[in-house]
Amino acid sequence: MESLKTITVLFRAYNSLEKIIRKDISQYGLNVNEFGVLEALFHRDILSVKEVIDKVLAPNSSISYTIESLVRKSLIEKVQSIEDRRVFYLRLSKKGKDLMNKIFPIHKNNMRQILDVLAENEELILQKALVKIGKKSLEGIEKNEI
Amino acid sequence: MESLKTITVLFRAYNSLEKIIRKDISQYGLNVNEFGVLEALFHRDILSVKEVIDKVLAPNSSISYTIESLVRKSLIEKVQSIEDRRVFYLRLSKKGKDLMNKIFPIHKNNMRQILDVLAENEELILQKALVKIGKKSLEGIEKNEI
DNA sequence: TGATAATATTTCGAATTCGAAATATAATAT
DNA sequence: ATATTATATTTCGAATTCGAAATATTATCA
Repeated sequence: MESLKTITVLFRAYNSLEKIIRKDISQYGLNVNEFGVLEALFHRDILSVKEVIDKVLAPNSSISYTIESLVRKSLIEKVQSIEDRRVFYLRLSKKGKDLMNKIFPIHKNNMRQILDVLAENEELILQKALVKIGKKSLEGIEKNEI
Repeated sequence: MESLKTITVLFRAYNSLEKIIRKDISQYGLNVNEFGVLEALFHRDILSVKEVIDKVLAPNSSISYTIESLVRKSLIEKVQSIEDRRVFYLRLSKKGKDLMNKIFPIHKNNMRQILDVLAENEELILQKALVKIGKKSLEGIEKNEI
């Protein structure tokens, strides 16, 4: 392959999905990063700030801001680790859990409706390919950090 | 399929790619939207503001700002259409062309290096799948606009 | 024709995002 | 044990981004 069409269509797909999600969740006063953090916690229960950053892949300063905002809204709770006091753990509050229990199924439905334009094996291949690209890019980022 | 893993990996792939591109081009004082606009013009020669917006899929207010910035840097030229004076046409300036001739091959190389983790037919399937998802999402956006 | 609707683009203020530097704490090495 | 390095997180100011409303112009329709 020679062209960058893949990059182009990836960016377009991302941007249009992001637009939909943004719209979906703005009704609940959330932005995309906030939703991303909530979603990560919804699935994993407890995560450190760093783990969240690694999941969402946004800069730490941005996530720091997002977390602060979620704490202000009482959607998550933040507790300093006792073993390693550099670390702060995050989890959904009751309010956050309730919100996600309400929002997530709708969100999931919206997303699945879009993803269902793909045949099952097509979606599987897509996943694998995206994982490969994600990994390879991360390698690149880490190499340059040195 | 039932889960949203596809969305997750798509977002991760996007974010890590975006990080690399951001780093790549920040050396030239460009941000991702600016590069996106330049790239669109690099390939299509002349585009109206609206056409650029439709390509990049960012909100018009953001692109308006980006365009202003590129004009200030003398990387693009902006001319009002004579037939329809609502329309403004954009094209690369000499300086913009020179810059892109210098940057783009490097960028392309970096991106291709990542994409080459994929087998050719894998990449083709990926492209097709992403196009489908992009289209389906756009439909959703347009429907809700009504 | 004149009013109204549609389209292209910009302006606005507020919110978010960025990278770099700062802080806090822990791990390692001397 | 102290200095140094590594890791986790926050702070900071500047730049970007957002959506909504405003502006400019054209198309449509009564």
